[in-house]
Amino acid sequence: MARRLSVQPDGPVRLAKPDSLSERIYADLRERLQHCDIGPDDRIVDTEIAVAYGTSRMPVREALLRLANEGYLVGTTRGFMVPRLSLEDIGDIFEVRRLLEPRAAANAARDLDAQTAKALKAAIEEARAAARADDVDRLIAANIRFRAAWLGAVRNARLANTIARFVDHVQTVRLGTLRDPVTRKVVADGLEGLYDAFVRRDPVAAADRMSTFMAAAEQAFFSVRKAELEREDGSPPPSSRNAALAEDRA
Amino acid sequence: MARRLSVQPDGPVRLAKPDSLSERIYADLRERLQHCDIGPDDRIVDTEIAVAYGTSRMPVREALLRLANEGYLVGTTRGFMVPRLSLEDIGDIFEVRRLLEPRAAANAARDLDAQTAKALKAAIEEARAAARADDVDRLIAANIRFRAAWLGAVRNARLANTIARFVDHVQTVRLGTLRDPVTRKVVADGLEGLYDAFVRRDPVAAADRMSTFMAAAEQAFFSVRKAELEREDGSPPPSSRNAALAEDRA
DNA sequence: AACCCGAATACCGTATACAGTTTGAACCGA
DNA sequence: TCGGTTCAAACTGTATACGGTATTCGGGTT
Repeated sequence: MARRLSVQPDGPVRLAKPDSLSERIYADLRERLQHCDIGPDDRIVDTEIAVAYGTSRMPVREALLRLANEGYLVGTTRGFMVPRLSLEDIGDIFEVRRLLEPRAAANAARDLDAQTAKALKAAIEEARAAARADDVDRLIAANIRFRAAWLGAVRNARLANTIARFVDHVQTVRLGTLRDPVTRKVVADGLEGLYDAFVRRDPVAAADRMSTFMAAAEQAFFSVRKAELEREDGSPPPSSRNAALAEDRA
Repeated sequence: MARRLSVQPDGPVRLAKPDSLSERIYADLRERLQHCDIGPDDRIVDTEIAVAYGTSRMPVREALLRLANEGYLVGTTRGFMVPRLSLEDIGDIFEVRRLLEPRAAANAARDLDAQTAKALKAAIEEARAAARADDVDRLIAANIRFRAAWLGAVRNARLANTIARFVDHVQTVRLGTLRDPVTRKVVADGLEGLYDAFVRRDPVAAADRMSTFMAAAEQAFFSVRKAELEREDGSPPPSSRNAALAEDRA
């Protein structure tokens, strides 16, 4: 129970004092990354951000290192950047998401409480309104809220956090996907189907719909990113960040 | 290919200069955590480690924060500790592992190259030797090598790293499990079965055997940890660190 | 005009310093 | 002997400082 409560508010791990400067800056930057307020073309340098927050480099540096460690940023020799995802990256991320999210959705459907149901309802209504208004930014925000809501019902915090992180990583591309009206329809339908399964507390349906939604999303992300890359035709960035993101274990 | 190469050596993300002090200290501490050289009873304080390495607090602090962020450590008000896993924690970790590892093993079996096969062979022979000699430490080391080897054949770096992290988290308990002769037999058999599937490059068998191995392992870990907790009878630590590890997303 | 080379610059990693806060313990009273 | 109070030590988080390195820009050469 204490666990559930602390899952609600926001960031991954509360490493130390929750109200420390590093924590606040981290949370702030992460939110901006989720909403694509910071894009792959912005150079991110600690000194710069430090003056913006009126602090020294250290807390900013800690926040940036943490974001880089979590895959939100990649470190270059000169500052940080939002990674430009290759098609392989997208495939990799979705391979993990396909494995995790259907099960997580089933768990959420099983354990859904009234409060979460309410949050889910608010999110889907916001999404509908945004769709009617053709407001992409608002649709993104509603999407984030919807996801946060159902992930909040997942009791397994490690599972939920892992999912959240990988979803965030493809967020950059999502902005592109939601510009396309067809994709927007796919997302809207997927959300409705999921919402239905959740409120009916039907784990099987939730898992199934998450699976199909997942497949559609991967397709959409993939083709949007492919078009983006082809528009840049040459091939300046596509492979560079691959090495930087490559990870390993002992 | 550049990707495969950089997957080989060791740590999660190369945030900056690969040979920086923070990196080295991080890698060093992580390895010691993997091998249970640092246990749940040790208090971990940056100043202390700093003098041991002959550096200032800063690089150590960065390494510790990173380990905490990855779940290897938990921050207390006074230094860091290795988390004492509750039974729920173990259940949570294995829920994720059950979802990811069978698929990853299948991929590894499909993509296995000669070099990895050799590493795998060396690891399993080491494990056999360790089992014959009843050398628990050596068996642990062989286990780690075996896992590192097959994970090295997983092309999807994000998948492989996620798995590696969660496996490491239950490492503390593994020391306890391998003390039990029955469990040792289970592990030995599981490893043999996996090895067989890998060298036959049979993805289906690899996935199946990983699934059954996973179930057996969870059972073993669970009962060992339960016995440990009951031996401590009262209930001083079991819930405390739960809150500290609780994570969330916005 | 293109290229190469060197100096200035920008940024990173680490060290040192300091203030705030928590912990543990000694000390005192019952 | 035990419980409460105060004080010192310990540890964290942030600031500032400094050396090293890589990048970039300007000047000189072919």
